[in-house]
Amino acid sequence: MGVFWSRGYHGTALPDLLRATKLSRGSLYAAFGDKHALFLRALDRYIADALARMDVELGPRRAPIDGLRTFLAGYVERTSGASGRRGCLLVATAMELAGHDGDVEARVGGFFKAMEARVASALARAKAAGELAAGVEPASAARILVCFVEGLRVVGKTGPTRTTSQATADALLDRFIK
Amino acid sequence: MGVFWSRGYHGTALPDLLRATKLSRGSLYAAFGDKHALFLRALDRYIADALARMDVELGPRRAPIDGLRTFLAGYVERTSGASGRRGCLLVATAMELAGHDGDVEARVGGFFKAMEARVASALARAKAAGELAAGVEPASAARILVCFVEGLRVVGKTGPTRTTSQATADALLDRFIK
DNA sequence: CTATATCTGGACCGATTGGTCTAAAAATGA
DNA sequence: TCATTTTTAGACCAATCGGTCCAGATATAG
Repeated sequence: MGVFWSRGYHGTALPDLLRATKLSRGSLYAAFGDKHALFLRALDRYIADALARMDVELGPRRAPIDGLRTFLAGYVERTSGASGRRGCLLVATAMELAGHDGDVEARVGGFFKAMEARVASALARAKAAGELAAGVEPASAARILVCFVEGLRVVGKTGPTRTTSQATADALLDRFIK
Repeated sequence: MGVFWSRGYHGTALPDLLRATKLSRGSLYAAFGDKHALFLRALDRYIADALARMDVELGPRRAPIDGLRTFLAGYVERTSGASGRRGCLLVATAMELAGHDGDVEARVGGFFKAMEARVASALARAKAAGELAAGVEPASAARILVCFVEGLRVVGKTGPTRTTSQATADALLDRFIK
């Protein structure tokens, strides 16, 4: 997964995958069948990990605003410095393949929808608790936050500092809460 | 430019470039020297176009809020439907190459800085005119908007409708103005 | 220890990559 | 019209791509 992560699909050659998996050429093809299939597996795992993390951060056991704070803080962390320069498998894949590869497009689109749903539900809980500023609609605020964090991943490729990104994320969230 | 645009750097092969430029192999190498150099030229033009457009949209001759509205509307247009699926040369390049290619990284980083500066200056003018909501800091609001529009380009790869994106952008801007 | 099943490195394949070079065509100028 | 320069198409190159295949090493079983 890590190889695709930092080099992209086209940028990752078979020797890279062999080195990363410590598998022989034959075993790799026996196990996964295909570079494309292997990539899809990696992408699926990446998506599952991300959604699982969001389920913890934004789940019903946590106070919604707190959850959103740590959710954003996680993105800030992952988009700063070296981690930021490493990038994001999902965003890179979206830009590189989503337009030409149906399998990929479905997964990427599904991920954004799932992410938006989780954020929206946290915002809805916050609204129900009266913690949202006047006029904030959970559905559209969720779309805003999704765009924002994915944009963070993009600009994170040319390393802004962690404190700057954190301040930016805080400023955005402050626009939504009381 | 268009070829790199929709296929990325690694995804674009020499024959694609020959077809697109209507040049022979020899002439292309005589004129540009290198695939990498040609790509940098395309990227520079793309950046220059984008900044020129922003200079018009956000320039001092226009009312700042109006300018921001059309600026956002332009991004909404470009990230919806077929144009959205085509993607953005800059974002795709950032994800694909910024981590490994110093020339690219400098250009991409410079673009984000320049864009942020233009948005921030429009916001500052709006603030001076008393059109911003209380507590909105032009500098951090500009960073938010940059992340947002670049995020739009990412999620735009898996086509949300134009009206949805437009509503989302409006909702965000409404958080900043009085 | 032998027989069998599994796995492994790496030779090998045709296709394609980015890049060079040349012979002929086209354009130019006198 | 002829000589010179420029441009062209495409043959050609080594390297690398994703993918197949097999001989030998290794592990397992009896």
